[in-house]
Amino acid sequence: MATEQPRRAPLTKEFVLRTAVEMADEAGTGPPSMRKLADRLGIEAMSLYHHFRNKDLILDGMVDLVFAEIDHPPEGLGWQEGMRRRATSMRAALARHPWAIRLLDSRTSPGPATLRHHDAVIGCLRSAGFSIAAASSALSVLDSYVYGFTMQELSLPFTSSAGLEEVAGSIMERLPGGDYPHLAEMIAERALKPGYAYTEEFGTGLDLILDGLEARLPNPGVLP
Amino acid sequence: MATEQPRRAPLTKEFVLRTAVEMADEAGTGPPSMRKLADRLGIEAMSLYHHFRNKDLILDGMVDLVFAEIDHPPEGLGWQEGMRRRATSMRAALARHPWAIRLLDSRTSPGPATLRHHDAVIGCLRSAGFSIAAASSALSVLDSYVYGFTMQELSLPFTSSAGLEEVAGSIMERLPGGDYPHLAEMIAERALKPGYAYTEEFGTGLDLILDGLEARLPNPGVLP
DNA sequence: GGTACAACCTAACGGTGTAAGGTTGTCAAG
DNA sequence: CTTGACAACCTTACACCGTTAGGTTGTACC
Repeated sequence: MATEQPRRAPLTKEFVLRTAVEMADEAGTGPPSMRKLADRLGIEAMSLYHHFRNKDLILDGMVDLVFAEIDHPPEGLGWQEGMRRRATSMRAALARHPWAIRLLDSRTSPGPATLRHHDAVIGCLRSAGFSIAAASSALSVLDSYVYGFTMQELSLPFTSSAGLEEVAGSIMERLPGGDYPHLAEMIAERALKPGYAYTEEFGTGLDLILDGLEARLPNPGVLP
Repeated sequence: MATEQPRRAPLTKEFVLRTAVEMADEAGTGPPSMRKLADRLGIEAMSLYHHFRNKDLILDGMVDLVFAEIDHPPEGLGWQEGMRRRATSMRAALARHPWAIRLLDSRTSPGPATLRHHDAVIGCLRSAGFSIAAASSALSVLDSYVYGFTMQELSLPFTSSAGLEEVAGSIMERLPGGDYPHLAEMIAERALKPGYAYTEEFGTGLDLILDGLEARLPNPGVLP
């Protein structure tokens, strides 16, 4: 009766979450369902509830894994370079896991990696001379920009610049007569030009914001 | 056999979409299911497919209704004030319909109101003297900011400043020992101060971006 | 009077998250 | 060596979801 197969090592939350992230990355369709995730893990769907009270906690964990991928730049680079690297790394992490940005606005309890990241950002600003109020504003505008940019980038319906022409073309067709002339001009003269990549706009806007913040420091250019 | 009840006027797409938006606003849970929407309209779920090929088209329409709420400021205000009003109105529209921001990154075919809004924004920038490339960058950074800010604003787990204390308090508890000192300081010294409202940060960041764009104009301060 | 069509309905399928409760293997205390 | 607690996993079932396939019905035009 007792088939003595060596019991497989029990699952860990960590492993479940990594598998879920892996599956979300593969299928472009976002986080896996409980059944599909369980399948991949070799267990039944309901067994997942032994490790996580509900699916929201799995999603929370997945988001925190993405935040854990954000690099922490070395100290002593100056606050502008520090913030630039963090923002760039964050955009890259969100772009590697396109499903994550959709989850961000429904998560309410941040994980340790998320808290750590925010703490580091605030610390960087504070030690550059920003007051609490100023650091709070700076944090808001920087995070907003990174989130919003990534959102737009990922909602573009193409990846290659080959697919771009097709999509933009079909939009252009739908623009009736002379409506939306400025939009049409921008698509024709900019988006359809060979070599245009929206992602490259990221640095432009980021620099604009960083410069603006610098100008609002009590003593711009004084601290490292 | 033939019960001669006066046949109710047939539904229009317009009315279906307005009802869907209404229901999404009431229930905080996002767009209604096909069955619930049909229920409210007094028809069966499948009858909706006579008017819309699938649910995505309903979601597209709902998003476009939100964009239609964005005010078009009068001409001649100067490009900064024009952009400020559009951005402010857009944030307000997205905040009135918290479910909309979640839909934005999954829609790929923009409706007429959406196209009209983008066209107007580009037109405003172009006539202020921005080149196509500069207008494209400006559009990117402004939209990113508005989207990102709204996303953060709406993901805050409280609405009243009364609920804020509770939530922030429970977060503070979870911050173990001396981890996240900067984050703790900011919550204590800023978010928990009476009268703090995150929404008010919107103008600060917006002005920063608008000033930065002004400085990148060929002849800053020359055009109206 | 026939037929074409818009508007709506019925039944069903495969998918979802999860409540409720059962089984099994391991391990420490009596 | 037995007993019982417990972690890890399973079975069944429910209510919900979007959507396919194929009706039915009332009206309007030739």
